[in-house]
Amino acid sequence: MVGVTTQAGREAWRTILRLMFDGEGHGRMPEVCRAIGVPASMVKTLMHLSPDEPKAMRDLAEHYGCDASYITALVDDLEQRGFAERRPHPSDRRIRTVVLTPAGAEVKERLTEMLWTPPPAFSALSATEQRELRDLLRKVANADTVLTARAAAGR
Amino acid sequence: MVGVTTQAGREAWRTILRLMFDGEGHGRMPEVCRAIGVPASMVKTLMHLSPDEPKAMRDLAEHYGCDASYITALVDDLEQRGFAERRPHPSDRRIRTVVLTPAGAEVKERLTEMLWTPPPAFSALSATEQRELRDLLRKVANADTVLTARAAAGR
DNA sequence: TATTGTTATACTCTATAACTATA
DNA sequence: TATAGTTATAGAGTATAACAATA
Repeated sequence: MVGVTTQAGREAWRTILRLMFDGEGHGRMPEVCRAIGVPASMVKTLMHLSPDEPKAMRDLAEHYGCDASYITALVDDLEQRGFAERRPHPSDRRIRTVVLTPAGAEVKERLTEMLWTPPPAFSALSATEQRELRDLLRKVANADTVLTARAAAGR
Repeated sequence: MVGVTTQAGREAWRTILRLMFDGEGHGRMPEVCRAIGVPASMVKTLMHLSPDEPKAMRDLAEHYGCDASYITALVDDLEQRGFAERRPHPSDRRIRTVVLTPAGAEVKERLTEMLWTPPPAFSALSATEQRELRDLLRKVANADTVLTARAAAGR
């Protein structure tokens, strides 16, 4: 870690929150839910699953900080809609993993497209500025990944 | 509006989402709720109220895109905790407005401090970079405010 | 007649507790 | 004995419908 967070850094973060909670980003999640016809919890779960990387149900519960029984209900719902499947773990028969079906992967594709489309206001920046913004944010996010992993390991 | 959203702009937005939902920002709201002892819905409402600018309940419902009856329940809860008060509207007696009490303002102060503190990863940027990031984000957020207002007016 | 807010009610989301199977 | 997941149940959170008061 090279320095400290300045007042400008605080304002930058606050502006991100403003974009997410007051601005156009605010209605994004409900809008996506209505378009796809699934609850927000399912959207978040779909975004963390993939067709070829099985995720243990326990890991999902840990990631969302919720009870395991809720993951059971969520995955039941995903299975009923044909978006995901439970698979046995190759070596530990207590563990059940979850993967997306082709239909689930397809709906995740649509979700991703909608969520990752920036608010129109991004076009107020020139192409150069958009690159600068990307680079600065990347630097923060990469540091965040390191710090989060370190915190998780030290726990 | 001066231009279009580039691929870099898309990546910038995606990185913001990553910070908010995968990174340190992810656990922020639950953490704040536990610290203050109030549900997330109340945190959001407190952040939109003030001691001296009365807000009509109808406006709260519109802002959150929820039913008016839910605002009634929320404000009931805020009043029972001594954080807010209903006040009559000066000219329209159908309308009830809401203001924060001193206790509510104090808890909002604590909430704000916690929410507006950036993730530690911001310190990976130099002071100059933090200023650059702030300026770029401001530009986006200001454009967003204009566009959101325009969209609301055109409705 | 249309709008603001409340009440009563029902539905959805999420957690707790008790249980089964495997390690 | 400890861990992964399920079931049954209870508690928040949020919406719908019917209603009272005011415009």
